[in-house]
Amino acid sequence: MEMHLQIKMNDNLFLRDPQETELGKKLLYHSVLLLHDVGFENFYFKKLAEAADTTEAGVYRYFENKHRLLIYLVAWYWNWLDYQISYNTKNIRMPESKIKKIIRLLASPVKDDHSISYINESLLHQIVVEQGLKAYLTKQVTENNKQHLFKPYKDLCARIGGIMLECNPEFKYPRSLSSTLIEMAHLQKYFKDNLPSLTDFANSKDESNIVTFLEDLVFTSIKK
Amino acid sequence: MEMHLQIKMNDNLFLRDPQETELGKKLLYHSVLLLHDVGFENFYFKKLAEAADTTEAGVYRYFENKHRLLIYLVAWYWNWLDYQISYNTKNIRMPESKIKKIIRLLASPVKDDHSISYINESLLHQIVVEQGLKAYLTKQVTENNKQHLFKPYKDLCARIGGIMLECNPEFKYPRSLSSTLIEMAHLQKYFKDNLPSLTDFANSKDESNIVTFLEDLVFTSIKK
DNA sequence: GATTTGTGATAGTCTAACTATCATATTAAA
DNA sequence: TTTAATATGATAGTTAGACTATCACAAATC
Repeated sequence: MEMHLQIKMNDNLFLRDPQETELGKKLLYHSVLLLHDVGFENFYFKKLAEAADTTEAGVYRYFENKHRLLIYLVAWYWNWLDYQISYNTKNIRMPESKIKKIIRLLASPVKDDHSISYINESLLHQIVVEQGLKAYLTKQVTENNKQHLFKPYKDLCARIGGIMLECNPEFKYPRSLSSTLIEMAHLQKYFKDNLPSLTDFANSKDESNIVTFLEDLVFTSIKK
Repeated sequence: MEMHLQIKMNDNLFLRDPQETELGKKLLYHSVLLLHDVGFENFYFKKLAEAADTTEAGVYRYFENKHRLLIYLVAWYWNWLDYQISYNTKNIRMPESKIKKIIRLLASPVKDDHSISYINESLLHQIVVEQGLKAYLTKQVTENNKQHLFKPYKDLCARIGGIMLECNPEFKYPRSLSSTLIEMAHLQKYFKDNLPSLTDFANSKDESNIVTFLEDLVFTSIKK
């Protein structure tokens, strides 16, 4: 019996469920490639249609507009990462070790998970680093939030916050420190690659320094 | 003798210097109002032209496009804040107290500085909180950076990093902690107002909790 | 066999982004 | 005082991305 791992997505994110059809999966696949390649501002449904060998109207049957598609991909990523975290920390007892593992998952380059063929997780990770914030930083954020489009991010934040409280039940800022950790894992990586003087990692090759920085930041705060 | 305080801006940010002419100042003034009102995505040069009572072509004589204008305003804000910081910390000896002052300036609502009539600093602060990151998170970031468009941000980051080193010369991450502080002062405020479950400040009225959170974050890290 | 569903193909509207040109008023230089 | 440069207004026009509408057809489903 073949297993089909599929991430359950909020209905409001699409007009027609892209995970249900061949064309839909092809659209997701090429969305990731194209977004990664040209960036959100230069990403057009016409280009996507060409890449996926369909028509513009074909794309509009799945997604209302390109911003919704971005939110979809970002939400998909957070769902996927949440699963990766729960899978990779299942057998870890100490909450401190769990957090270390999470920091690594957040800040390190993603190893592709070939169980889902229509999403390149490694490229999607880079998309989230580079443009993920554009999913939230808009005037429609409240409206979108009411439709629960950001639930995967909030769930992840709550989960990590819960583990922080396991480390220290007295800690007063589990949610804020979690969102700080998540955003900074991405921003420090982005700065390191693009605006290195905003970091202390200008000359380092990999992300290990970012991991150390984040570990220091998180553990000194929790244990104060 | 009348004093004209003017912030020196990088030439690459504009086609014609808006601080030099009446129309230019009017454009800056209405850019801030309009951007704050409708957000970057719904901000068009045609709307701006109407607001400033000129034509679309008139706007294009000053700014290459709306993204450059956003970068201009964000850069202007960092320059202005840098001046505010240097002014407000001039008579403070202890580096710890300086940092506390800086955190307050970063995270608190801005009091309008009426010395410059064509920029509403309070609204501009909100624009930077809500859309400032869009100035950097683009595919042209490297190109823009080569033109030194982000220098004010980098200078501010270096200045705060320097004060952190005064607190503890052994501290290893002055730049990264500075950019973390700056970005988080803004993001925690944005989350508090728009996605409160990403913070621990859902029910607080003002920014005092954010200030306390940031102080804890920064000082426990520096002094470890 | 009838109906629903997914797709292709084509056509067309609307409007933001951007360029070009000419006239004119003001200011600065010669 | 004439000449030249500068800033603005007014108008017109191109391009292309965002989005809608319609019809035909194949496959799956009832």
